[in-house]
Amino acid sequence: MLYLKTNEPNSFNLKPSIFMKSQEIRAQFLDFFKEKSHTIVPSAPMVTKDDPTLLFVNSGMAPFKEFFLGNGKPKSNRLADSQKCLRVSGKHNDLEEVGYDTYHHTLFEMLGNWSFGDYFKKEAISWAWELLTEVYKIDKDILYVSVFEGSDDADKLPLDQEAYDLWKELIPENKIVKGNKKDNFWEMGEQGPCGPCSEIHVDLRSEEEKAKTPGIALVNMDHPHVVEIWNLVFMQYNRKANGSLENLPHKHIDTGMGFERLCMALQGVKSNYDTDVFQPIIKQIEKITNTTYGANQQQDIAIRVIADHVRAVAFSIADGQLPSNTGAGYVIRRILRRAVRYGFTFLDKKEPFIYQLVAILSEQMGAAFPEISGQKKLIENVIKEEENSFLRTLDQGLILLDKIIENADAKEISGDKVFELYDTFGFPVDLTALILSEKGFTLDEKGFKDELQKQKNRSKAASEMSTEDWTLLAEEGTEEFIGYDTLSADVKLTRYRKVVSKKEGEMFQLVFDATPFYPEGGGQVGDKGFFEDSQGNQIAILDTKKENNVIIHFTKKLPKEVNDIFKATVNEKIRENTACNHTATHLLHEALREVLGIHVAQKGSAVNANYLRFDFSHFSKVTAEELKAVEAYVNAKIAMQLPLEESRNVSMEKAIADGAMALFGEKYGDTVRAIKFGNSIELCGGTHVKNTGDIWHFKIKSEGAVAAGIRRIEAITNEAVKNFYDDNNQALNQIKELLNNVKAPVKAVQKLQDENTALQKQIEQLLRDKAKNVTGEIINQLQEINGVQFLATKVDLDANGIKTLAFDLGKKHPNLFLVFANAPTNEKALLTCYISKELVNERGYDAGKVVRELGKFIHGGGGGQNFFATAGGKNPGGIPQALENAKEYLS
RNA sequence: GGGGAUGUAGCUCAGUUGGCUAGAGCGCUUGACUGGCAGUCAAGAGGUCGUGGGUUCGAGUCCCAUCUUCUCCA
Repeated sequence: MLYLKTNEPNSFNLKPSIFMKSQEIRAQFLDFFKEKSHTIVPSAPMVTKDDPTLLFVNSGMAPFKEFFLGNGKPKSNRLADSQKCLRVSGKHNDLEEVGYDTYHHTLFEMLGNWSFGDYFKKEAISWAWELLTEVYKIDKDILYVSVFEGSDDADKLPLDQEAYDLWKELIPENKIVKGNKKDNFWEMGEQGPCGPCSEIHVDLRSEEEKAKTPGIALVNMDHPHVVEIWNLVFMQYNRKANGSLENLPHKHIDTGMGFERLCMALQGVKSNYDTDVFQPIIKQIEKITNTTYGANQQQDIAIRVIADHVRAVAFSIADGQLPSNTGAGYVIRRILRRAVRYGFTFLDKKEPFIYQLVAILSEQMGAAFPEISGQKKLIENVIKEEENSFLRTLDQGLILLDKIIENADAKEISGDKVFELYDTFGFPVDLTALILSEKGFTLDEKGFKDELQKQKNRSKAASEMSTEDWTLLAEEGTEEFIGYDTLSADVKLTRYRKVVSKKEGEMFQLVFDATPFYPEGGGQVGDKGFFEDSQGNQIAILDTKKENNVIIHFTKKLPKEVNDIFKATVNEKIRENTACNHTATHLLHEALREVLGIHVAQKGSAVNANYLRFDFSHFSKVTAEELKAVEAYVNAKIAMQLPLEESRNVSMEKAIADGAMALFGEKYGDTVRAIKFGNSIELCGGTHVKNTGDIWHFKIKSEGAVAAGIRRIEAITNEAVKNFYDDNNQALNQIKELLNNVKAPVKAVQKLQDENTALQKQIEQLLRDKAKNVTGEIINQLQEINGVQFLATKVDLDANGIKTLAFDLGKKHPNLFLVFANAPTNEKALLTCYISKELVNERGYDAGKVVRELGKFIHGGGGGQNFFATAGGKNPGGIPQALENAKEYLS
């Protein structure tokens, strides 16, 4: 693996007078494009919500995908931003490699300027050049650019002459590289907008190195100091489903400049980690772990890993994505655990410490990203708890590994053992390898990889899904949501496709020109219902979801005539109950802030027809009194019969000024919908009741923790409350009835319980006494045959009693050979045989054999150990015979 | 979404192919020794074996369902 010394003195020709702080660099970028009439937008949340193909925003354009796909319009056709991105997989971004070099990251910022059908190559190129050379004052001599060379394949694309000619005006031709399709043609996916791109590279090497190899030879060669800093994408084609290209009616610009790399170039350092983006964090790591960055190669890697990962984890928690065991949350957990692991092994930190870096991060990034500074305490708590839990996992794993080593019969530990340790107990395999090698063992790497592959195949097979192409029926227009005003409408089908998954089987996804169906979002479930063709045939709509800003209806079949006009109708009952729960959620949010304090912020919510769930930040258990107060507050608001005041399409600024709460991690459009009930104002796309009176009543069912500093309340409203009280009431009435309608059922039950324990003790005592009596009788009946104390008799005890009796006798008398029989019912008979151990050992008696053979008389079978065995059967009439024959076994 | 593991005394855990009357350590209670404490010894209390079904003469153990917690993969 490539390793670079990162502390070399600055040795390349940047003007040293201009040391620019990263914050200034970011600000200048945005200011520059603001002057060029761009609207500056904040970074979208990193966690994606309505794109099933993507867990995290992984490039600057991801949040704008819907605009490029034509599913919506941006508020301005010129935008600029700094977008936080997260990459943990892909060819050049394997999580396991971050930290080993000086320029790959999980979280990074992408500076971008955007044109949606507005300016094109000329402006994009000249502005990029102007910003780099005149504002940032990068020496023109160390810059190189690339243009698309064209392709000979099926696409038959020409050289991007337009871009070449534009660059020729700005830079000598010997600094323009012609790049192939892999480097210089950008596609969003299998289908959709795409086009050639032009990259700007910067050569940061020393003069000696430059003298040895010309920079142009190193462009796109993965050299750590000849790096691409900016990619200008010219979207001019549309890739169709059949693979062919067509010209786009409107051409777009999509650019992305790696912020950390830019800082490296401008600050005259040779590693992203030496910029002021990372240095404060690294300093703090040095302080906490008592190490020095640059002194030891392995420790340097660990420090870079931690510095990088804490940013990724903190930002995603700030965006509402907590570490968890599935989906995006699991990615975050893995990142954090990797950091803990490096700290554990190479920096010798056996207790939580990464959370202590959040303060520095917040100080440094808080101005540009208020979601970090605003939630500092929460982020610290969550990280600390997660660190603790992983350290516990490591502790357990160490114990298990010790056991494996102890029981090892060879110097190589098998792959499946190591895999079990990893898969079931979460113990990292690299740590296993390290410990094994320290103790002189090796591990079967191939066996481990095979097991891992098997597991991957299993998962893949289970989640396999095939998606067919869309069948388009009408020109694509924006699908309108009309479900705020109506639950039923005449609609036309605009496109549909078939999806097949293992779990759901064959399903169809339908898109209409307009729809009253609410798509899952904002915690609220998607509507269910049906649509009906002109012949009156109905097809059920099972769910509604949003994907890249398109509302998709899920059905099991297609209509006979797809071009018909359909009547789409939402299930009213479900929608009403859901609306009650959604409005109640808003009131609950308000009540919590009122009762617990304004630190309470929504961290998640789920609203469906049956109940509502609300997660929020709060650092201690909500007491019973507080819950009561919250419930009372919400019910007071319901009693006040507050009307819904809805404002659609208000500007974000106005809504905030009116007191609406915006949530971290939520992506808002340019105009928003504000929902007001009394003092509760929230930005919300969900469906609500017309008046809080419709909710009828609100009842909290449970309160608990979901993570460090995050609590969860589950509650019900309306009919569910009635049912809840009805059920409780019925149960209570039944209890009362059973107790002959006592006035104080609780006391009565308490008394019953006390009596029950007392009675149980009495029974035990009686049984003991009875057994004692029986014991006495039995001792008298023992006959001595051949030195064996023998008895075969029927006793009036249950199976347990007989067992106790036999063992009691066994303790007091030697040389016993006992066969007991009893008949608990008319259809059941039981034989028990007890033989003292000394007899078993000396004479080879076998109680199991005795009961098996005697069992035949009672039409049954059994077994046990050689000194105690039981058999059961269906024929109590055979008991006397069985007892008579018992003697036979004494010989 | 798929797989693996886990649930037994207040806590940490044992419990073989179903079969000694469910155990150990720590903790708790009581008593003894010591001038008192620490300590040692002795006795004792404490268990719906996650829940609900099933198979069996017999289930902590096997089967099915379900829940909790942990963990890996997608």
